[in-house]
Amino acid sequence: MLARTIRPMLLAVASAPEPCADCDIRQKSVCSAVSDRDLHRLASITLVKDYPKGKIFIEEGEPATDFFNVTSGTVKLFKMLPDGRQQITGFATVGHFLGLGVADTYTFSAEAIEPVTVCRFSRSKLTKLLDDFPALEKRLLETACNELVMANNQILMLGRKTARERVASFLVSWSESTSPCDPPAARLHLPMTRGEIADHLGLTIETVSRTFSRFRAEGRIRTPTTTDVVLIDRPWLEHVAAGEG
Amino acid sequence: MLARTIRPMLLAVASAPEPCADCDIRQKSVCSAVSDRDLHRLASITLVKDYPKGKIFIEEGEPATDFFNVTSGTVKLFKMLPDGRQQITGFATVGHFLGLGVADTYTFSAEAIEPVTVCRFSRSKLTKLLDDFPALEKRLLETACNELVMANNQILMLGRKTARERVASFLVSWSESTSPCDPPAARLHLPMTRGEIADHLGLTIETVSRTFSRFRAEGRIRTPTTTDVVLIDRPWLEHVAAGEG
DNA sequence: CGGGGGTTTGATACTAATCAATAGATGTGG
DNA sequence: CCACATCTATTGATTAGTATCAAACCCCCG
Repeated sequence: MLARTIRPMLLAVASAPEPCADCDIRQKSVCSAVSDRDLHRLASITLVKDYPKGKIFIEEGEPATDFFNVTSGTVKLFKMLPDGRQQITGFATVGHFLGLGVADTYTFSAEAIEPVTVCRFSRSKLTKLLDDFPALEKRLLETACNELVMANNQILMLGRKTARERVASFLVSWSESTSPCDPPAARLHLPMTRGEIADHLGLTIETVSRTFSRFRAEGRIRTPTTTDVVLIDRPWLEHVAAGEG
Repeated sequence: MLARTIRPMLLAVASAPEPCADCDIRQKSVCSAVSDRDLHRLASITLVKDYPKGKIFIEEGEPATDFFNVTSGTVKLFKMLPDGRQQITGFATVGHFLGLGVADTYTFSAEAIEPVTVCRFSRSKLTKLLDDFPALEKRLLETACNELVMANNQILMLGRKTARERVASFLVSWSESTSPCDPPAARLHLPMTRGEIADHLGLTIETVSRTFSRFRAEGRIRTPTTTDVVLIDRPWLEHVAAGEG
C-alpha cells in the first residue's frame, strides 16, 4: 500500500523531474512556506531557467507576467532615467524572491551580473495558488516588509550619508548579506563592478574607487584582487556606516 | 425579527460607539477589505487617537506594539543618524497604513506635522485577526508592494536626480497623492515646512527655497502663500521630474 | 603579445552645502 | 489690536564635496 502510492510518484519524478522536491536552497526562500505534501503544486508552475552574465531578464515597463526566485548567482535590480542615468536599487542573491513591488508592469529591470539560475513562476498561477496556501502569502508579506526595511535604509543612505559612509555601509551590508555566519567572514567577493557599486550608492566610479583606495591607505580594508575585499577593521567600518565616523 | 436583531446593535453603538461602523474613510484604507459583517471584530481592537502637531507617536527602535491607520492630518515618517541628520522616507496622509516594514522594533519614527487622527491597532491582535481575514492579509500585501514601488522611486530620485528634478518630482507626486481627481487640482497645500521637504529630498532648506524661487521666476509655479503652491506648468514639471528636463 | 574592459589616479569644474544676514509669518501677552 | 518674540523662509557670499574630464595602469583573455 505504501509502496503502491510512492512508486508512481517516483516514476513521475524520473520522467519529469520535479524542480522543487530536491531543491537545496528551499529553506532559504519563500518556498519553505509550502509543505512537502503540497510541493508538487508549486513545482507544477515552476520553470528553472539559466541566464548568462549580462542577460536582462526583467525589463521595466514590460507586462509583469512572472515572479522569480534566484537559486544561484547575483542579479542587479535597477531603474533608469531616459538619459541613461542608472540607479541600482539592490543586488539579489540566492534565495531572493523577485516580483514584489510590481503592478501590472514591472517597475524595475533585472540583469544577471554573473551566470544566474532562477525559478520562474507564472504570476497569475502563483497568485491563484496563494488562496490555497495562506502560509505562503504570509511569507510573501513578511518578505515584502523586510524589503521595505531595506529600502528605507537605502533611502537614508542616499539622502543623508557621505561618500565614505555609503561605501562603508555597502561593504558592511554586502558582507552580512553574503556571509550567513556570525561573525561574518572578513573576506568578501564582489561580483559587481565599481560602476555598479557606484550606481547602487548614488556616486560615480571614480568616487567609489578613490574611497576604496583611501580605506586601503588607512588600513581598514585590503583588496587582494579587484573583486575581493578583506575587512580588516570591521568595527570601524560599522561605525562609519552608522554615521558616527 | 429584524428590529429585534438590530436594536441591540444600535444600543451597543450608543453605549460604546464602534469606531469602524460609520467610518467615512474606510473605503480609502485597508479596512475596506473587512466586510460589514465582520467589522465589529476590527472595531474591537481599534482605538481612535488624536495627536497634536509635533507629537512623535512612533519612535525608531521602540518595540513595535501597534499598527496605525491615518484618518486625518499628515504624518512624516523618518529615520535619523546619531548626529541629527534626518531623512524623511515619506509623508502619510488619510488612509495610509503605518507599520509595514517593521520587525520587532519600529525601523522608523512618525511625527504628526499637523493635528492628526489615527486608528491604533494592537499588532499582536491584528496579526491574529489576519488568520481569519485572508482578504485583509491580501490587502496588506498589496499595500506593502505599493510602498515598495514608491520606495524604489524615491531611491532613484535620491541616487540620481538633480535638485531641480527632485523638487519637481516632489511637487508632482504630492499633488497626485493629495488630489484624487484626474487631472489633479493645480493648487496644492503643503503642510510640511521647507526643512521637511529638504529632509525628504536629501537637500538643504536653502536649496529647496532657491529651487522654488527659480521655478517661480521661470513661471512654472506660483506661491500665493508659503504653504500653498499653484502648478502653472504641470507638463513641464512632469518632464523635469522624469529626468528629461 | 596585443587588445580591451575595468580600475586607479590626477586636474579641474560645478552643484549643492555651509555660513550669514534679512525678511516675512505666526503666535502671545499686554 | 498692536508690539514683541520666535520661528520659518528667502537671498547672498563663500566653501566643500563630489562629478567631470583626462590619462595611465592593470589584468584577463584571446
